[in-house]
Amino acid sequence: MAKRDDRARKIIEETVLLLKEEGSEGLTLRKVAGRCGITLSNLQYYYPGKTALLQATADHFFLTCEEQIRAERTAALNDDPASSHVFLKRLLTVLITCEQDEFYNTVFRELWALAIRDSALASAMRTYYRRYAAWMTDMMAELFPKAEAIVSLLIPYAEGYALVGESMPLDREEIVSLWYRLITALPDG
Amino acid sequence: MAKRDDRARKIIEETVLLLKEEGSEGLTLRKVAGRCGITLSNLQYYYPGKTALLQATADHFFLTCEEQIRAERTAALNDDPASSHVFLKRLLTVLITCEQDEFYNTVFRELWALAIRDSALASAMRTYYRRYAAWMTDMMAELFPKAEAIVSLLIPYAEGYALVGESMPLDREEIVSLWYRLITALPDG
DNA sequence: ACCTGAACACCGTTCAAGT
DNA sequence: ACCTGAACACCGTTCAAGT
Repeated sequence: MAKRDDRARKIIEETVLLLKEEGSEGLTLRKVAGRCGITLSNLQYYYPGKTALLQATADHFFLTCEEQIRAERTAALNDDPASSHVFLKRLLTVLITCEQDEFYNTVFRELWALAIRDSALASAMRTYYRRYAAWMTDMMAELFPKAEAIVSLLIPYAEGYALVGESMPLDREEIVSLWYRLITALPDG
Repeated sequence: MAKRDDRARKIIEETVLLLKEEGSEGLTLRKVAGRCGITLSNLQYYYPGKTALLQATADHFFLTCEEQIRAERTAALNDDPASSHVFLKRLLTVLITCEQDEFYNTVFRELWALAIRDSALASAMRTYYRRYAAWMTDMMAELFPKAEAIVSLLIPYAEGYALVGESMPLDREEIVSLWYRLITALPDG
């Protein structure tokens, strides 16, 4: 069963790479099979249909992202009592300028595109974002009041900014400092 | 040339209807041609490639949307000096609950999916959002200070909320009133 | 200028057949 | 349990040929 797992993992790995290189339009079962050195029908044995492959790919990708975000958090926060505000500014910059690896951004957009027509994949995406929001709420609650409000504002904004942000009248720096002022002033509202 | 225009318009019309009925995955040049009662090759004569057809479809769709938003604005605002705050709450509700026709929401998501791999279509989308943001900035500037900030916050948030909003800890009503308080308190920041 | 039909190289899925 | 090859019905694009 080690072989089974190895081959299944290799298929996911090549799917992510192909998604990065050619996008959702270029993602083809034959290409994935070819890169893995196996037959199209053999790939179909491990993932019976394109939907099954996409869902498994999204699952793997989401896990990787969550690990990376956790690492960033521990790197930013220290014993300094002022580090929570440093971290907030850092978090805003990361979310809004999408300076997280460009690779992840690309794959995420492709997954969104695929999820529109693949309701099982869309459901997996919803589950991920719910988990992501819950984790970020816990993290923010240790540092700021109204963590649920902050998360409910920031996560959708970050996703929307990736789509239409460059068409907005204010530039990135202005928006980051605007959000910083909004969030630190939140308890007054 | 009236015939040329009629046929070109009919093709766009059927493309939008097919996009609504079957989504981007079901959008096929053969199907569009069939619904128009013409040949695949004849459709290719009017729109030389799928990209050309999609861009023309997006152009037409954006114009229709802009007209609808203008109509909503004039309907909400009147001589009552308090109507600007009524309008703000109404605008937030429309943007965040996506109560704009569900049909438009579907088509927009399909166009986003298609734009990811079609850079010419993506460019048309950017142009539309820039025009949309400029128009909304003018509109808000008559009623509130910091119109550019409001627009730079609201438009990306609305787009992102359509994607991930249902996975957030706060529900729609809480988010709408949160945004209302944030925007009316903006001048203080 | 407008329209056609045939051919091209792809695609995801199915399935009987092998080990 | 794992893997194969052939066939299926699609897809967008091209192009020589008609009016």
